[in-house]
Amino acid sequence: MPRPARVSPDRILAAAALEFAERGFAGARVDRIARRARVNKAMIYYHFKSKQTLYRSLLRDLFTLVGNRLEQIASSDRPSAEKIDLTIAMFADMIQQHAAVPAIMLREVAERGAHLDPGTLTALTRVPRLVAAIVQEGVDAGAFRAVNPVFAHFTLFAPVLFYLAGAPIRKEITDLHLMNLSSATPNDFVQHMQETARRALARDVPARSTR
Amino acid sequence: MPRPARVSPDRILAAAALEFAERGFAGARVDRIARRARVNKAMIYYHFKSKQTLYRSLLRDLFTLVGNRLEQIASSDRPSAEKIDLTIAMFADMIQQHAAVPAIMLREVAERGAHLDPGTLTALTRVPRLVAAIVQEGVDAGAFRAVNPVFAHFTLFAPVLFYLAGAPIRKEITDLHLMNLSSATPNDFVQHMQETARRALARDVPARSTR
DNA sequence: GTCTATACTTCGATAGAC
DNA sequence: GTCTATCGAAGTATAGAC
Repeated sequence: MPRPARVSPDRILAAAALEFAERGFAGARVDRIARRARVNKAMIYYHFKSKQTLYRSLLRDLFTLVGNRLEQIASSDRPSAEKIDLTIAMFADMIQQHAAVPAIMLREVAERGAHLDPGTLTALTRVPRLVAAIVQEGVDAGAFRAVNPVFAHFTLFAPVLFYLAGAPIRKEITDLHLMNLSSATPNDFVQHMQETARRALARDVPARSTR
Repeated sequence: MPRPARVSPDRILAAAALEFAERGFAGARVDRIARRARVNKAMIYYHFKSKQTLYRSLLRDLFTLVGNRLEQIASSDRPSAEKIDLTIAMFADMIQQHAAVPAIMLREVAERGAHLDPGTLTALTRVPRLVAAIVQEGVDAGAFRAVNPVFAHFTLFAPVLFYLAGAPIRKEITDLHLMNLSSATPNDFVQHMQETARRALARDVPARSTR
């Protein structure tokens, strides 16, 4: 097996992730991706058919990665509440490892999925499907209150995505002394979200003075 | 006062909101904005100096609008928990009225605030500042548990933004029969978020089996 | 204030040698 | 598999008449 064959495609994908995250699909420049990957621009068109094909390959790889890790958590035999904690932590960890993920996902939602083909959408859909399954399992077992599992998925993921993606803009606001938004660590926020999720999903009513 | 003078700039801003929301800053085409606003392209450069100036004017107007409505809520004499409910509902309503808002905000976060000048950032910062003030007030009054007010801001807003912005991509997933993500109404989600916020912020511990 | 015409630039993509 | 050179299409912005 000629092992080193994928060195070039892999470097291109890594460079593309950074470029697409920073500039979006329309703003990304194939020239820049080539420079960042230290390959010739023509090599990109040799390995991938077009800018769009490259983009789709990248997204499918990323979604598959998240889906695989989520599947491990979902199929484990831990209590539902713990699976939620693990899911939040996994997602935050994934973002630390692949810093390009949040920006790309934010952009793709804003783009209305314009660049996604059915194959990529299928890889993407595994994520809400698995999260919803974890939540539903907890509801069925009586551990969680009766929530819409899809709603729960958005409630858990969106803040993590948004908060971690927003670090640069928060830093700018902080540097301009408009407001101090940069004193907490990513891990602080993960813990906050785990606590929030626990309370939001818990079956028992929190306060009695609700009325 | 020559009142009708702003007809053209206003139409341009409205058209720009749609175009920037759909395509992002890099993907937006000044030609298309001109066509959508039914003005000549040169008029855009006459009223606004450049594509970037147009974009900034638009964002500043939008942020100011949200800030003003938020200020009304914050300065009212309602209980803190009710202010949170109103904030979530107001934000969702704002998005219904100005459908371009969520996509633009998602994109701008992903862009790391690349197109924002200090003036626009100042208008933007009013929003987290006011939300944090509402939360802090509730904490001080003993109505809320001791949460980081900035974290709370992200926990409340991000899901609404993300869910409403994600409607088109969810519809595509539903249409391809990959998963049914389109059965709920926006208002269902608002109520889910209000319930979630109430539980997440409530001072009393929900369950006793937390251990 | 409004329009036409166009200068200037950038970018995606390919041809073709090695 | 890798490189150089370049084509052709868009796109931002402006000049200048009305």
